[in-house]
Amino acid sequence: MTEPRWLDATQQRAWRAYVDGSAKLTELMDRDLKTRHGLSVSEYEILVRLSEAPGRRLRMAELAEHASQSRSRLSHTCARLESKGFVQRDHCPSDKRGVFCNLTDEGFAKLDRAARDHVEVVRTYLVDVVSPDDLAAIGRAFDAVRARLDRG
Amino acid sequence: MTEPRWLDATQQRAWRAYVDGSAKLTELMDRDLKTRHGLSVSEYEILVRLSEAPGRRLRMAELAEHASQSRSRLSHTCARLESKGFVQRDHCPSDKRGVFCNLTDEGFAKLDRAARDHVEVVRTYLVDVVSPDDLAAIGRAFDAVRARLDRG
DNA sequence: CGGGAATAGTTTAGATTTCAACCACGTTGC
DNA sequence: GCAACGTGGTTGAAATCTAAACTATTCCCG
Repeated sequence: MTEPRWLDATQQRAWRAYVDGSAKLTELMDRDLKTRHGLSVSEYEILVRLSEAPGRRLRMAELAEHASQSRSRLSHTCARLESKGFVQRDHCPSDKRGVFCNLTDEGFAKLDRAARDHVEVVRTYLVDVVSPDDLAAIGRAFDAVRARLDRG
Repeated sequence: MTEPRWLDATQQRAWRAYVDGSAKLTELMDRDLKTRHGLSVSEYEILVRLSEAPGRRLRMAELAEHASQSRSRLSHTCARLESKGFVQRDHCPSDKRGVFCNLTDEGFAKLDRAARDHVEVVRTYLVDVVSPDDLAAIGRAFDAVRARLDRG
């Protein structure tokens, strides 16, 4: 086995800062959304994606892709969101296997309230503490990561 | 209630790219570590932090902080890692409430093997697809996030 | 010293997530 | 047509994670 190409000290520090900082940031946002609105980050994410979709509806597979969740997980989570009245699923007429997930008015209202608080957290702990250039760099970087992931 | 300070289009794009890209990146790393080495990312993280600690041992509370996990979760995960022989817990003589978590030789060997593959993934999907400047920006940015989180 | 508050860690129960199996429908090719 | 395979989505059981309660010890302060 050949020696792996370890990261150099600079790369290592950056990687670690990211791993650590992003984990703690996500944890904070999760707790904040949960205590103030009773939503987990992944539930919130589902509502966001639906709210942006045309007609506020999306096929389950697309929603899974947009929300970065497995289909199985999405099924379970949507079942919960549905029982709370925030989404509503129905069959796709053109493909009888398919299911549309619709954001209800109640779900949209819930999202609207949650988003107002959430954006404040995103600002306070990320946007406002990072220079515009560095934020732009993050955007570029993770766009590149996504593009790379979309290939093999 | 006053109108929230929404993100502008540029900030929004950067934030979204990060949320999406980092979620998918973590998921990939988790699956990779799991299939190739039977370790989740959070188990891996625990082994990493222990390996870097003096004497390859850390108090549970410190380990929880370093690995960005709740104490409860750490207890459960360490129990599992202990049953697999990768760590070994014992009591702290100076503080009888305390517990040291030790990395075993077997755990170190496991980590060593996993890290060789893991670094390759980190390179392939992040370090190698991002410019050095952008990587440095990520480091700066998340250092700032950590610093902000450490205050209230 | 003694009692209350804080800290370290574990445990239990309940919620969520993963994994594999599964059903239903659609697509392809013969 | 129809058999084999692929896709869309759900389900149930097992693994993991969270939240709250609990034990044990230490700290603080009168």
